[in-house]
Amino acid sequence: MLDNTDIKILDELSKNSRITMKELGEKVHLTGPATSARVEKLEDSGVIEGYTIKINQAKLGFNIHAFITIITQSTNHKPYLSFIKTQEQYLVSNYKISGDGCYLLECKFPSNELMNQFLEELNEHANYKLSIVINK
Amino acid sequence: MLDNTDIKILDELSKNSRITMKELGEKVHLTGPATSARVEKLEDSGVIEGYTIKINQAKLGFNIHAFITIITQSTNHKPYLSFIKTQEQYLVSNYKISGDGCYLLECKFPSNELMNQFLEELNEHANYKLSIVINK
DNA sequence: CTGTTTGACTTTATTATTGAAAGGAGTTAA
DNA sequence: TTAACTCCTTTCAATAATAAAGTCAAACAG
Repeated sequence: MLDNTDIKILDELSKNSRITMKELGEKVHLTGPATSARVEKLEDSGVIEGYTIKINQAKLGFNIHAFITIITQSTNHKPYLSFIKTQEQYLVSNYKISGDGCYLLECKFPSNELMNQFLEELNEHANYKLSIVINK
Repeated sequence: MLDNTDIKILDELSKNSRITMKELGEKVHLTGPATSARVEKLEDSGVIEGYTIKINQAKLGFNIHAFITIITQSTNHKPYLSFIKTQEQYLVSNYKISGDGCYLLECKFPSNELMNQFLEELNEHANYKLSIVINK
């Protein structure tokens, strides 16, 4: 399905998705159009889901990076799920997990105050365990 | 520091980082060169850390998405840290955290067998708690 | 009040890239 | 052998990026 050239293309696009097809072609020993055709195939097959940027969230003021394990008491998760939908400004991701807890939230907060407020509102719907990221 | 136009630029680039500067300019009501200058400023200031792609890892065979909380018994973390450096093919991220555990690992595995093997080797250096992602 | 500087933008013109079309080489199957 | 297919290259027209010059308004010093 994917050969070494495709893997190399994915690798290079991961490092710099704004590279020109011509330049990417040079890295994988193909011409621009050939490279472009391969990239289009990777898009169509769904291997490449999209092109995006890495944003330094700390520079936008979101300095606190937290993982929150959610334990819902109730069997009805809807109140919890609709609550987190209202908190998209903080949420990076919400994962349903097996193991310890029901969900794992990855969040970024600009201050302890706003995190505290979030946690208080969260507590109306579920219990949680908080882990703060110190370093990556 | 950042005005609404910059925020809009970041938003559009997050959705599609391969958009042309001309097209991006139309979305924020600027010309191509003006947009390009703003993007360059965002790069220089470090707000934009890089351009990348979203890869569907499941299509590459990495179907198992796991979060692993690490609890090291020993105060010397070096053996653990050098072990995970050898496992980069599975590791998405390693976070040092406060709270429950010392580290949080985010990993992707192609099979239960390989995950099991990873966990057995991991267990030589640290205890862990495993959470498997069921849905995002 | 006037003149200067600065920053952010537009316009213009050159250069580079993209994308479409045509064609070649190698592989497979009837 | 021939036809169909895939994957690539070459060519060229359309488009975008980039550099340079010019415009405009705000801030500020004399």
